Amino acid sequence: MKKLPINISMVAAEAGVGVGTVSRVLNGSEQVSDATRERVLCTMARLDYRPLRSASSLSKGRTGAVGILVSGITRPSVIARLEGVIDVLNDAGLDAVVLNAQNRTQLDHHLTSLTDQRRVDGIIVISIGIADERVARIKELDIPLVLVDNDVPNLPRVVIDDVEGGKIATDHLLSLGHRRIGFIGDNSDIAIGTLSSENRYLGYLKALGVAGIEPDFELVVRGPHSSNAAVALGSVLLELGKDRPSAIFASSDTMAAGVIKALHQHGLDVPGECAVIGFDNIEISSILDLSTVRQPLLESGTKGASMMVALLNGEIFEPRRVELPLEVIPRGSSLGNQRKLSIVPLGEVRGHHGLHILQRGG
Amino acid sequence: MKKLPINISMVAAEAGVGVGTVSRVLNGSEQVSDATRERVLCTMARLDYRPLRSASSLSKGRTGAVGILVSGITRPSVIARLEGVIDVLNDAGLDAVVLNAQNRTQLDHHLTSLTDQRRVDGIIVISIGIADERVARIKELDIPLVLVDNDVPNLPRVVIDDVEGGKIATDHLLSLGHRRIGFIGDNSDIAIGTLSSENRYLGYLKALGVAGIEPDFELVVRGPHSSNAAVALGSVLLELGKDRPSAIFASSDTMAAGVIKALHQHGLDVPGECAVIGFDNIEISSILDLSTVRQPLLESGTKGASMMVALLNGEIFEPRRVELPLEVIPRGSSLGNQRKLSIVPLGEVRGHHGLHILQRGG
DNA sequence: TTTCAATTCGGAACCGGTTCCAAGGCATGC
DNA sequence: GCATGCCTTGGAACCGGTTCCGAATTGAAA
Repeated sequence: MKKLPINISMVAAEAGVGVGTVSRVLNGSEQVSDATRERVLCTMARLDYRPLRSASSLSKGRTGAVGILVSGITRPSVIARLEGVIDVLNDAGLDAVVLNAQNRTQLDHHLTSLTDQRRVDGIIVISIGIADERVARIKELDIPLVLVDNDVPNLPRVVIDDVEGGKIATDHLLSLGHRRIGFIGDNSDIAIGTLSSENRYLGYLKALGVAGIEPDFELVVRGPHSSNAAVALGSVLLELGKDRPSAIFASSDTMAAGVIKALHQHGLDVPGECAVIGFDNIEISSILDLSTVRQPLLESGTKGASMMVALLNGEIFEPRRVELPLEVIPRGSSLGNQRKLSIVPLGEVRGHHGLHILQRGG
Repeated sequence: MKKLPINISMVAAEAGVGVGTVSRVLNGSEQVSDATRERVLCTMARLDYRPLRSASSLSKGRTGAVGILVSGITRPSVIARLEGVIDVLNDAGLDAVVLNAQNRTQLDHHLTSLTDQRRVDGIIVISIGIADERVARIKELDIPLVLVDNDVPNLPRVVIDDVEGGKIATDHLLSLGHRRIGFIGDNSDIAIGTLSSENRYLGYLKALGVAGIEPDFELVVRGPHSSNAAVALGSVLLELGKDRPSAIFASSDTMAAGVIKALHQHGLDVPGECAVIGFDNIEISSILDLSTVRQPLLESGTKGASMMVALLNGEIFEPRRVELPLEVIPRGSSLGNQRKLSIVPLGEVRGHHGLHILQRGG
């Protein structure tokens, strides 16, 4: 006794109405009398009717899905953004189709697949640089496109001012009296990322310039975007001996974590012998007591997804640029350890997180 | 001059063949002559034809999408699993539709939405406990279901032995001579998670029992699953004065990170005055030099997704359970700092990560 | 030349909702 | 009593691929 799938015409027949009426009930149309609506809803429940999404998609000409393209999904900053995007899309009743590209080949493949199979109504690209011809192709096909963390003109996008971010990070170190400040960044060009790191570097140079400090290019190193790579990169700076920097600006917290490890490995005190500031304010930053530049990661996702929802509803007609604010979060890695010794009061945590401590009775 | 969307019959007409033939070409059918296939492919390219996924879905009765249900997507262990799932699904040409549930209400809503709109061909649930009636419902509807990190009998699932994991973690501390060992876990019941933490706790008790140590329930605390909460939880144990533990097992690396911070705040040496071991081996573990129990997170995702792909292809007919291996990774937080002072050779990193150091010339 | 099978192909029916148009029912106004 | 208009409803046409059946073509065997 295999149950046959119920379709709309069975419901219509069973409820003694036309298929059009059932469809109108499904879509919450106003032009159905309350009595009829009630009867149809009852019948649907009784038959355990479940409408088929793809049939609806075909008729409506919309898939109800949005493609989200990310690269290196495990990066904390990417995830925070992704979370924001997914939450907004889910709330809007849209499917969040996530594609993870490890390299440029895969990126191209995913983009082609998204555009050429018409699987999604729109595309959100997170922290990835896209080739111009790809953008042109998507525009030509009239597929709404939103960029998160990539400042490409003439496209709807959510960005931060990376140059300014790099400047205020460096300014923070300068304000603490540092004059030899190192920079550790990632190779934006090698990966398929954006120019974030490079722009933060520009901000670093700018801050130095304003302060009247000649940049020492011996203090600038770049490598892959990972904590482990940053350990080695940090060591390069630290092994300069008496010429080593008194402070280091890492272009992301992930790399800053590696720098801190390198400092520990060299037996150097943070920030006594070398201060550190990162960028992003991800979860580990507070654990590592790492000074950083906060950017609203979650919000970049929610804003980007909201723009997409608006675009799909035809609410926005011209490209719009949203810039989110930045803020230096000073912590122990630059200020010193007066904070390290302060203990978070238990009561406070209990209040914020609903902490409860269970002591198992024997 | 708005381009009308091209459909299959236009291609057929233009190529001088029937729609059936075009469809066969699209699906790589064998029963098309090479000459005809070539002609059709040319026509498709010339017209820039892009088949509509939803039309195909409707005809084939399959959506080509898999729903992935996660909770707390930002947790590093969840992401690693998610990455594995997404990669395998993408490779198989399936859409990965990600749903993030923050609480039980949202979880129920997402599950209902997935099953009752027939949006996906199968559902993968990551690190979430699901109510029995939900599982029954999904089974009744014949929707393939795979669990990752949740050991529910009679369902295809990828798991680890959490009890054993808790035991080997505790054994590691015991082998180093520790006798007063604290346990810090999370409230699995309050969140919508699985029983992982609780089972690791059982392993902890088991190890103590085998070692002939009476468990001291004063050394057992639980709270929300976050680093910040773990700081406060750790403080509870550390403020026991002379009764404080000489070692702490935290049921996840995220919480272990908080414990280490608490130790620093109390000015206690790790592992001299208190050793720490965590669980998962996420990225920050190596940065923090944190001893841990490695579980194959990425692999749990790839295995689970592979099972789903097999199920959708009708290759597996009976529930199957895959258990992944565990392994203690001893690091500085339990062994001591003989490792801390060893510096990772630069050459090694260069070899593994393609590190290159760029010194900008002026 | 005829027979038979294999290969290739055309096209109608179909998947299951959506939408538009026509029509029925009912109340109101003159 | 009839015209008018609004609300509600039924159902055909349609969205664009897929699949199955029948037919045409080809080649080999008889």
